[in-house]
Amino acid sequence: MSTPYNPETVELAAQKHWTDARSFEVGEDPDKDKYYCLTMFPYPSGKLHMGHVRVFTINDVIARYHRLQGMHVLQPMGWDAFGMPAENAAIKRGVPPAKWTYSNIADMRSQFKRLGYAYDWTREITTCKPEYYRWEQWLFTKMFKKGLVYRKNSVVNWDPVDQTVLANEQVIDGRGWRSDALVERREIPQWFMKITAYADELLDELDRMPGWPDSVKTMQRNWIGRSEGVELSFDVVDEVEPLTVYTTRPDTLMGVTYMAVAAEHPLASKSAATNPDIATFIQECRQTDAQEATLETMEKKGMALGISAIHPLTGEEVPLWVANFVLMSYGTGAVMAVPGHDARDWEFAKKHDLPIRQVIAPTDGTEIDIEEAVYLERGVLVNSGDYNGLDFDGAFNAIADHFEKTGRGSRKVNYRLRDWGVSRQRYWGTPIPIIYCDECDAVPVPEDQLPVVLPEHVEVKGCGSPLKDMPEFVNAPCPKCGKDARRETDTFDTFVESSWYFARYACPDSDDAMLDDRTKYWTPVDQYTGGIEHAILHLLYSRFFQRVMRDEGLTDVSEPFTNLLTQGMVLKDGAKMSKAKGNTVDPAELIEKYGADTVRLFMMFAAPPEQALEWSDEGVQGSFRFLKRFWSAVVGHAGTGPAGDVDVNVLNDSQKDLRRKTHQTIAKIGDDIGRRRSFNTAVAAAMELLNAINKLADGSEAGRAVEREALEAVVVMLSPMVPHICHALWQELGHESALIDQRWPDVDENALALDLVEMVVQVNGKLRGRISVAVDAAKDAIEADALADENVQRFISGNDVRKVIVVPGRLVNIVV
RNA sequence: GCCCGGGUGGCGGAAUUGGUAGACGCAACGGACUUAAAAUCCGUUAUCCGAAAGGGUGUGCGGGUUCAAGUCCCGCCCCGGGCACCA
Repeated sequence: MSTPYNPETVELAAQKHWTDARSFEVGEDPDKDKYYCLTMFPYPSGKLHMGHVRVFTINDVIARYHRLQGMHVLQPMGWDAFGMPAENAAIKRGVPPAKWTYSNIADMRSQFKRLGYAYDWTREITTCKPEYYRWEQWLFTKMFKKGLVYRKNSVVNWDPVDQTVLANEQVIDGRGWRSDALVERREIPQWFMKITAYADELLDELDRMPGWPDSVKTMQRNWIGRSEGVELSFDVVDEVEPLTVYTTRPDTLMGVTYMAVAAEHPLASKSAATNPDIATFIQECRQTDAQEATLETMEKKGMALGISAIHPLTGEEVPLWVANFVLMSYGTGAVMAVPGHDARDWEFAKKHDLPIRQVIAPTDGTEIDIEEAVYLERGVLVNSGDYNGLDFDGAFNAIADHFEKTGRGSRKVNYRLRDWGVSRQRYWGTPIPIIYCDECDAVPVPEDQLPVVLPEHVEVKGCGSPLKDMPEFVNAPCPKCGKDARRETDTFDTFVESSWYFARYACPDSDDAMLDDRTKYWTPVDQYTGGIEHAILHLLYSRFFQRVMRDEGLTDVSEPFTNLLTQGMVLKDGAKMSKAKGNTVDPAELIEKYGADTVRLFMMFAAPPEQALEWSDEGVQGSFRFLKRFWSAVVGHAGTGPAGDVDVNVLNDSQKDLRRKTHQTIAKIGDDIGRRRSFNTAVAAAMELLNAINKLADGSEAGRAVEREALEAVVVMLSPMVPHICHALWQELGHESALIDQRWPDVDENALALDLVEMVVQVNGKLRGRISVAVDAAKDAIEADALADENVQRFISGNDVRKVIVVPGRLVNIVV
């Protein structure tokens, strides 16, 4: 009587073995090939959700696969512990954010352990601990000295009722989430990091990153948005200061029929002083949140200011407007408008009855009607005086030269990428290490006074940071002159913590440097796995920080992540699982019912990793059923005693077939996991092989030997996905040493050899028959066989055979 | 609005470099076992016509390239992710 599959017993025993043997704790071993395999660390929300299970399982499969390939694998885990949810919980329940966070971490850690991930827990990082964040404070002060950080005004969402700054997420339909008040744009001084100083490097290196998906690289390229254009100035009637604008289409300059400035622009304020309608309009423009999507989709509004600018080429006067879609903080706060050749300008001109002038014509001479449709292509200049007949490049250069000669403008490379604003007006984050002194202005906290520790015992009320009300935190002597001064109470954007944690895992306990020599061994990360939603911000900030650390002499590595896998979301009923929708599935319940292996297997089998995964309770049961079949197949086989080695000379055809299938499957699963990251097809291949083993049911000595070889291969190959059951079955097969220390099986090329191959015969591309031919058959012989097929004959009779295409080993297409 | 993905049976998906559309699994149906149910095992299953052999249609929609298109090109529709303070 064989033992039935009991997931809990099997899983706890396997986990105990790994813990006792410290299987996943790794040191630096220069004789071995290292493989650093990392997932984006989680925010400790307190409860594990299916998205976590998916991403961590994907990464665990890759980590365990590389270990089977003989590599020295590091897979660490930690906590992105600062952030808004802790403050929200504090407001709601009165628990201090630190206490809430630490208790969540403890809960989640034990849930992760139950899933059997191969983590080196000795390297755990928690970003809200001073030992961690002191080093980003340190780096910030270094950047300050290099001029890589600076302070300037920038816009925030201001809730006028709660008197507080809101995150974009807290703005719902333009209103504050708690107060329901209309949100306003407000400018306040904030700290910025000069990511634009690295824009070219961040852009150029994308061309040399074959391990990243093209989609992510394209998104980052577009985000950086390098453009070559001309910055030029328009004089303004009765003003001393000219208006400076940037354009990537200087060839359309003769088509400028109006200009627009931001509501906050000094020229707009000047008009508002004498015109109450304009004052009202400007006030309205402020009544919107600070999101780009809002700006791009809202109704484009504007008003004429009654001021004119002078066209720099024609001397003609063009009217100046104030518009809600121009922002003061981007570029110069002013734009030139070419309604004939810019979609937004065209619509705006139509709406406000502004003139539209065609200055570009299609190269092929086609006539267009500029009043009917905007023309966006590059073409030939018309209605442009001396520049008529020039193409884009000719006009660009001629006009740029003209401005450079007259000193009225110059060629300029521009980026869509803006510097990174890191100030947050929140409590639960890393304190920005700055002291404000009336004499010395903003002074960075000296190295020997770091870290600036965030007080953990506080009461969070919901309007503004509690730090502001703590004199023991705020009051500090100026590090330069010693006079009474005040600490910065803003904290860092939590993206700062996640921009360097991957390097710190190499040396989490280093207390005299941000990174030490161990980083040289482990970095860069070989495989990074995380959500596609981080394709731009987190990944770009991390690439930036890696370079800042490099230039600080902390590492030689420029790119932090060699290979990137972006996984899709977990959906239920077609929508993202969320508490609000009430469509969540609790992993803990499923683990209790079926075990961790079943949950892991379903996650890997249900969809390819990059795609969204539709949750299915039935599918989970199917995975459980497969594991039961797998268990009884191996236990059943082992129960009939040991099997000998395969003797290839005594195998009959069906034994040879199973052996071929075994070695085909070893090759396929290795390729699926190692190269394609196609875990769903890897599982399917293992299922097919198990089906074939069960079908053979051959009790002879040779049959049992072939079955044993196949079963051992399946146990090893499925172990990255379902490590616990495989650990137990490996023992069941009589092995003394643990599965975790095994190697991936080798493919026996001889077993793959085949005498006959089936080919498909098409007539005019339609399937009409199948023929079986020798693998090394000549083309002529294949052709003759194909033409001889009875059904094929029916379709070609009475027609001339015009052409025959033979694709070796695949098909024959007869064209009649 | 802009940038990036996706759309294939009743469902999740497979088809790796333009070469047999639907692997593997779920569900459903039929059968075996059972007093019965569950579990397990065997079989059928894109769709339409046909007793069968076989044939027609079919990868979101409309066009195109090719001996051959789920795959490449052009134009649409719908769904998802990101848009700089959710992480």
